[in-house]
Amino acid sequence: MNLQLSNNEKIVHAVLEKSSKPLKAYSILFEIQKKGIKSPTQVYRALDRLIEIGKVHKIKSKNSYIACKNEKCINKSSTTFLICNLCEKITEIEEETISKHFSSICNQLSSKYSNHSLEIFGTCVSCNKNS
Amino acid sequence: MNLQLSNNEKIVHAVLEKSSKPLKAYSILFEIQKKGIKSPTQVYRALDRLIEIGKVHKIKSKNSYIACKNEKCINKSSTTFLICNLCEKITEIEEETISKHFSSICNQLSSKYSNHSLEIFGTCVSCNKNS
DNA sequence: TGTCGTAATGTTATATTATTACATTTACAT
DNA sequence: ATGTAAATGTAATAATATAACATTACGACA
Repeated sequence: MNLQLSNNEKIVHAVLEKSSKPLKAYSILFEIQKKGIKSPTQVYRALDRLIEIGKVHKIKSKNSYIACKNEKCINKSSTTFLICNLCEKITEIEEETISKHFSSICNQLSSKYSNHSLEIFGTCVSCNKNS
Repeated sequence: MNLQLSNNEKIVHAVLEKSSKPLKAYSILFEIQKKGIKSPTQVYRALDRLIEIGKVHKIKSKNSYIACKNEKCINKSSTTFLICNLCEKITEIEEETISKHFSSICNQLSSKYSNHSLEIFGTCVSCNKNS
């Protein structure tokens, strides 16, 4: 797979990397209008590609997007996130045992595991301290 | 919690119960326009309430909704689904050990588990047979 | 029986998220 | 310089969801 990023893809990825929170597509668009990107199509195109190559993940419960911190992320089609209810902080979890666990659940039901999307909600360390 | 359904809630719930596949909000709307429901607001209101009391779940990866088959469903805020990539069949999983597993993952990260949304994709028994 | 208050419903408009279709430009191999 | 594939640009619109406010239904109870 070609991992070279096009110009627009770099721009979108950079915005996501700088952000500590997941961003919505239209927030990204707003952010980068000064860079000449004018339409949602351009943003969604870049997002699609970035997701495809695993550099960005979508947080489905929020219709939002985050850059993957892990250079060697294996979570292309499968994603596992811990999401703080209070501060929105997202932690990506890469635990091989999780996929294995789900795979075995599938087996029990005579299904064949392919991939998953898991979003665990709770409160993070710092939010717990401050309350 | 009051579990009585209002008229509109009953209508929406009935449509979902009859369906073998998850339905989109606007498909539901289309279905029930003959019953006098005319606007998305009415559908979304009913869906919100039904979700709140656990009689309906949202499939986030599909922006779709299904009726919960289990009379005593415990999955109000947390949901776990097995989704067939081929036929779209949805199986709801109610495994207490799953929540416990996630709870322990949270503990390891000093977070406090609250609830989760898990969608496992794969191919179901019958689709496996037919291929 | 009236009337008060609340829950449910109805209505219109609009916000938000995402895609389609097609035109133009860029980059690069030959 | 020219063909061609990838990338980008542009306009329109589809699909999903919510906000704001008006009206109606209905039970409690004076």
